[in-house]
Amino acid sequence: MPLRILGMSNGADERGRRFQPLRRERLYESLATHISDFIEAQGLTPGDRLPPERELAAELGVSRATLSRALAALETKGRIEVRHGVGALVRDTSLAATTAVALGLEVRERDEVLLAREAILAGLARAAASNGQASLKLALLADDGTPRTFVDTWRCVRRLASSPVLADLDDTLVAASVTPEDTPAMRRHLDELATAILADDPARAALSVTGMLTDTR
Amino acid sequence: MPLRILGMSNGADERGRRFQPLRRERLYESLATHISDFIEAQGLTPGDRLPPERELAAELGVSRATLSRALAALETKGRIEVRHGVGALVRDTSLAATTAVALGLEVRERDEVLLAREAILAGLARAAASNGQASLKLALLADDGTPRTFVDTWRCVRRLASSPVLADLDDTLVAASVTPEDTPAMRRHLDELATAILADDPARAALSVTGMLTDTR
DNA sequence: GGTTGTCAGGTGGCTAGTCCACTGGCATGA
DNA sequence: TCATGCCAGTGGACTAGCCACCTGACAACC
Repeated sequence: MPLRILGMSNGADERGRRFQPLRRERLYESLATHISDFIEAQGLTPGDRLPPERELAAELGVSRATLSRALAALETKGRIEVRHGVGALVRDTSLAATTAVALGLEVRERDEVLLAREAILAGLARAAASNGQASLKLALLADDGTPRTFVDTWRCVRRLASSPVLADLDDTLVAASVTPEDTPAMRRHLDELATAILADDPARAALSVTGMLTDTR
Repeated sequence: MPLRILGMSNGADERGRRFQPLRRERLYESLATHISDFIEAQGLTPGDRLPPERELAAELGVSRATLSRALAALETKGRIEVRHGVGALVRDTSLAATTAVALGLEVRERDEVLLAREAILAGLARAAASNGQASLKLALLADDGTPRTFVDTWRCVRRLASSPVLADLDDTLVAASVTPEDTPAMRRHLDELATAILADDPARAALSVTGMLTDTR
């Protein structure tokens, strides 16, 4: 291993270097970050259009080719969608949407996705039953006596569970499936779930999720 | 929440269109796929180098700029790593490695990741108990009477569950955590799991996972 | 009035050619 | 022998230009 630096007083690392190799970021990478920040800063929402390439390139002081690479990277990341003859459109940038695409979930069997989501929901239910504060759990009960819907219930449960990782995974799978219908069977499941969580019973909460998504079809 | 359901039974969709807009693939996207396939076909392993850009561009019949966009996309996907003055190097392409980075799991709390993984494993356990064929389940039993290790057991369970989605999610979380130690408590969990699966008891199998990862710490 | 066809202008897609910056190996010479 | 310096090969980035595509306005037609 040839040494490249001469005077080696004190700060050298195990390979005899005093300096880090100065990881150089390529222009298109910085650009991608910059544009992503721009989208954020401007509060652009899905569907909004970025300025035309020529204009954007001039404004950023780079060539169209470089900008194009940056846009390709952003498109690969799912941050934008570039349409020929139209422009670069901001996309839904939630972890859910992007990861679902990355995982190629859209080609998988529907039922399998539902099964996976059930597992995630069971985990959320368990966490909600064991972690949540009693006062927050009351949100599971509807105000006027009518039962909570599927979406409402799980929004509550997710808040109670306070587990970003599980929530993210759930988002991922949501993007690859559809919201279940509000059938009587579903309502029974949701009631059982709410009861179990209010009773601080994690095992029962998790169990109540079984078949919630897969039975109703 | 945009739904992206594929099969549209017979007629027009919600916007009155009978045909999808015919998603046109750009050259750089096809190129990226093509190169990725090339890596696969050639059996290139992490560290191997792709041909030089000029050479590759000529061989593929595209300009360097376009090839460059494709390489940028592949780099964004984590398939390759491009180094100035060196070339394009093949990277570790496992779903686990790439998705974990994409999810930014490394910054999350360890315990939370473990909790999430438990939920996934519970789902796998449940699927294994209800789906697997009896003959395959025998693999859960060690040949010489010694207990299966954590890794062995779950490899079996994953095969039994035959749920690529859950397996992928598990891989994702594995990459963000560590393999648990082989403690007595762990062995009890694994025994209970194997017993439940052999008894075709999904609920018990799922339950047996509770605390498998989180109790031992 | 409503429908249809046309077309211009704006947009991204892609190419070719050129020069710059970086890396690594090798010939050189102390 | 070995440190030095050079240089061929590599990717990075730019410029200039043409092509393909999409949209919307508007004319032409029922």
